[in-house]
Amino acid sequence: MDATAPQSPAGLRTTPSWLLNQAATHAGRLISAGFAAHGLRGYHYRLLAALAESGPASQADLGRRCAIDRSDVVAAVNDLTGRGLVVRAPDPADRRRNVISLTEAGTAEAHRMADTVARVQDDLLAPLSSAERDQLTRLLTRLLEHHGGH
Amino acid sequence: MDATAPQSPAGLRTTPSWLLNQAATHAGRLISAGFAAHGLRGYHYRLLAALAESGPASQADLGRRCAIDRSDVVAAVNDLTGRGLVVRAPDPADRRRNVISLTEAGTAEAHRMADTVARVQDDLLAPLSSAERDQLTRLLTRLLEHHGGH
DNA sequence: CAAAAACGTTGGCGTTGCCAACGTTGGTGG
DNA sequence: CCACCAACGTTGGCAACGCCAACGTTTTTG
Repeated sequence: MDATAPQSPAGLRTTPSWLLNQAATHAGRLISAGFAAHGLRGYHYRLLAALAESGPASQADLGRRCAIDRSDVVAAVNDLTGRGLVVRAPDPADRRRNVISLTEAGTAEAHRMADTVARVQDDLLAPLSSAERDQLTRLLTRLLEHHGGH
Repeated sequence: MDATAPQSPAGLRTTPSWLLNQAATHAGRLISAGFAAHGLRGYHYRLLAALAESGPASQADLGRRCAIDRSDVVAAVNDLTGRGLVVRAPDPADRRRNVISLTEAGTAEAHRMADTVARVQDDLLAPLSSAERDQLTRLLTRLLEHHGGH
């Protein structure tokens, strides 16, 4: 036993924003570890997932949907094109835009990463029952919808 | 109406780790905005809160309790001493250690920041009933306790 | 047709979370 | 007692995210 074990201050331990921060940090560690096997990071997955779900899109559109700044989309798309997962082509209908499309390899990688993400969710939510997982999801969703739900 | 409004990909929108990340990011924005009025940041508050709650402690202890890396504690304590909120003194009982103590100004600032944090919680949890706030807190606490409970 | 807006791009900044290395000090086993 | 290992504070560095300002180009608005 270790009666002098360091404890988080109660003032933090019971603060929702602290709990959210810690839980998200932990989830981030799991996600990062999962993505490391793919040699990609969070930004890359968000973009691949958006493209897999809704088809080709402009960089600005992707940025809005994935909550990634325009400038960061540029870099992430550069990475993805470099890996042959995505193609960047000028939009003939609007020459300000680039149209980003998944390649076949990109589609496959998007699926593989989605599997990884699903496994991580199971890890993360292991201590919660199915009903509790739904509850957590609902509470967080309502929180986000309330705050400038986008 | 805006039928073409950009939507987060469903693959993200329904993923708990994504929801956690977004909620924590939002909470972080609110917290940062609140702390900006004090001219301090998250690390500083964690340390002040731990000191206010449990009294003087070594830097290593603070780091463990606040989940801050030793090297980051050094910098944050430097900032706090520079502002006269904290005092760093060698521990006569163990000359490896520094004992960090709150000054009077530090105690007062810790209280003020705690008030700020409390206000932010109300903002953050506005859409949830009291029972729902407890539920969210319990779910997150269980999640954290399960994963290397600390 | 002029002004405003959107787009992609470059370059930069700050916070948070890490890790490696070093010298110093304390504890432990031989 | 002494050699070894652990803990501490410190420096310096790195990666991921999130964000912002500015610029030139193109499109849309008034």
